[in-house]
Amino acid sequence: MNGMYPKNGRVILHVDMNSFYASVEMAYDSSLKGKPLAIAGNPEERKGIIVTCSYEARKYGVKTTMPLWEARKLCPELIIKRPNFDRYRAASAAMFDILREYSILVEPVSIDEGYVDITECGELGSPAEIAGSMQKQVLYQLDLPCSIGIAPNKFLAKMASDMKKPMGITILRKRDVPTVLWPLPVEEMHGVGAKTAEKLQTISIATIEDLAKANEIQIKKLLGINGLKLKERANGEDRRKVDPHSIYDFKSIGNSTTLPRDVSNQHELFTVLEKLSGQVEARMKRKQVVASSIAITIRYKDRKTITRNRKLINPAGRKEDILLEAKQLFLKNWNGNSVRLLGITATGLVEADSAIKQLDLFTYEKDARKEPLFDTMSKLRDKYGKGIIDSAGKALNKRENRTSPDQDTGFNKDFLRDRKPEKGKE
DNA sequence: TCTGGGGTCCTAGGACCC
DNA sequence: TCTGGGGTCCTAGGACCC
Repeated sequence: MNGMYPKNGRVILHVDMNSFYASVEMAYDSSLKGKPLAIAGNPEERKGIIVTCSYEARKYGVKTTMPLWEARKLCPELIIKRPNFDRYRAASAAMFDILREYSILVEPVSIDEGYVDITECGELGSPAEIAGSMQKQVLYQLDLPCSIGIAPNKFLAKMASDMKKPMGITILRKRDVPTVLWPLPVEEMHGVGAKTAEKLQTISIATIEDLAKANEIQIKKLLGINGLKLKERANGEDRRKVDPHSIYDFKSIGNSTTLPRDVSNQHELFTVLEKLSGQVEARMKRKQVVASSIAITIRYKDRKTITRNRKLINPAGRKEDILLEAKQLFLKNWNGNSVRLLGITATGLVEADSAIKQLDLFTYEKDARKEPLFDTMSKLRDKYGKGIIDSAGKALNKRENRTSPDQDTGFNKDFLRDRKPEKGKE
């Protein structure tokens, strides 16, 4: 295990885009630059919360997840834009493409952040030089600011990228941990949220140092196995590898929506489920997967939320099959009260082609004597839909072949054409 | 007339099997 | 005959993150 790494350890970068959605909007419309800008949903549809805001808006106290009316009160001149996710995905893909020019070991963790292992990139310069060059390239080519953390592992790199914003570069060595990390309140640690901080308080753990020195038995009793992991991290230890493959191992695809008003009419709710099924189907088709389980989420008027999940006998990929299952789950579990939010999630995802092959074998074996293969194929078509059967035929058997981390919406080439200077690479 | 939508991982209990 | 224990699968919920 240890021999996999060079003697002097790894060099990991964490690249974190600064107020990403707001910055992308500013890159598109430079008249927005320097102004308090917030990206938020439509309050008419009860979705009026701040998703991201510019640093200028933050100066007024505007924060993520804040209701719009509250943000407006704090900053009357706040400019508000609806999110444009296609645009953000395109910018994200372009950003990760830049990172991959430095190292193939790029692991996106979300639309606006990722890790890069540059241990083997010595010929490109020192870690600080590489980070500086990356940061400049993202700024010049995409007009987007980012902060970068440099450290011997993922956790420290993540903590480091948080320390200087916007446009910071921070080196966090293992030996810096006691002076730089330990004085911080424990809830600033990645992985420690409100609930965990509350629990830790009961055993008088307030800072990262307290956690680093905590009694193992006690911490395990309080937080389970996760507590031991957190203690390790607080000591600056983290052996997780940068895995460029992890984005292809997505586990679920779900769509949910908060209704513009609370609804208790069953027919109306079924209409919502139908729309959600279509959205989930479309995304599953693009990723060429089928689901072995379907789950629904119901949030009631009082915000009490339940999820109900059922494993299917045969994997489903078609809208009709997803919808049928969702409706059944809904009818079985809905208490009749007004509903605020509905969601459908496909889980237990398997590649469509492999699922079909398995079913094909099974069906053929079982029914071989009774019906010709042609009928078997018709049944499969009926079960999975022509589109999936056809695409299965020419399916990219290996997900490795896919180039873009998120092909949900495809690549917006206009973005690059507008942004990339003529004298870029290639 | 507060509190979106997309995820991941972990835990815990019950069913079931040996 | 009165009571063990391990392992796996399934489901629901919670914590956390961006």
